[in-house]
Order: sequence, then structure tokens, then C-alpha cells
Amino acid sequence: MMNWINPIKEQWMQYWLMKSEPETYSIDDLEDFATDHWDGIRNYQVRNFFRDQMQIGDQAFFYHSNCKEPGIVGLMEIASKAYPDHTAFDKKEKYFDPKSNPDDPRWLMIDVKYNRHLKRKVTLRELRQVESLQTMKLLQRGNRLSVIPLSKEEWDHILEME
DNA sequence: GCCAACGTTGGC
DNA sequence: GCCAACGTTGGC
Repeated sequence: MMNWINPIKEQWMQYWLMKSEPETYSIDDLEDFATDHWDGIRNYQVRNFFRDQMQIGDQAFFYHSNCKEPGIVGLMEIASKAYPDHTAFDKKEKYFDPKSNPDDPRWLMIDVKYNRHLKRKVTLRELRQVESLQTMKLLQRGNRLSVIPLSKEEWDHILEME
């Protein structure tokens, strides 16, 4: 029964690409933790994705950004609902936000669970060369979101590239 | 390290 | 509500 996929769940599952700078937090770090929280999001659109759209069981790509060769390096799964990002309350934190307080948290985070590394990195450069992937939000000019929804078609296509 | 292209802030 | 100034992201 290991390969049995619930068709209802499959239908509702959403796919994401989540960026992190490997010098700050890499796929290897997530592997060590197995499950970890995805904190530090200070963008309203992404906060709303967390709050309104992400569901436990959604699949996500781990993307290394702002490095020598940006690209997709691993797979993970959304492992919690959105909950307050406590790092916003802490003055010592890099992403401290004085306007967020525990009574009315402005920022949210979710937990992610490590699944696996890709067999090889699928680079941004490669993705740009695939005609049928040009509609991806990731590749669109001026896109600055660090969490980006993907279609199932995009997800499947990228997995075939590893 | 540069800088384009954003998002946010705050004065008015 | 406008918009200039500023801060941030992230590819290159």
C-alpha cells in the first residue's frame, strides 16, 4: 500500500517553491533538523499564503537563493498550519518587528518536514531554458516573493529534470 | 559588490 | 491618498 495515493488529497494538494539563502539556512540544515519552522517571513503576500492557502501535506521545493548557482535542491512537506512567528517579538532577532506583538501577531510561520535532496541541483539557469516553464512565477521579471506557488504541471516537469 | 525592481513608510 | 525616499531581495 505504500504507493497508494489518495485521489482526494492529491486533488487538493498544493505545490510551493520556498527560497532560502544557503549561507543562512540550507537544505542540509533542514535535513539535520528533520522538521523545522520556516520563520522570518516579513512580506504580506507570503504571510497570506501561509494563513490562507498552505495546508499540511502540501509539497514544496527547497530553493537556494542568493548564491553562486541558485536552484532547486530538495523536497519538503508542509507540516503545520500557520502560527505566530515569535522571532518578530524578540529584539535580539534579525527580523524583529516592533509593530508585531504577541496579542496581535503580524507575522506567521509554518513548519516544514525534510523529504529528500534532489539527485542533483536543478538550476535557475536551466529553468530559464525550458520553454514550457516560462509562465512560472519564479521566472517572472521583478518577482520578489520568497514563497511561490507552483502548478502541478510545473512541479512534475521540474521533478523530471533532476 | 552592483543595482534593478520591487515593497514599505511616512510627510503632506 | 499621493508619492518620494528608503529598505530589501536576489540575480548577475
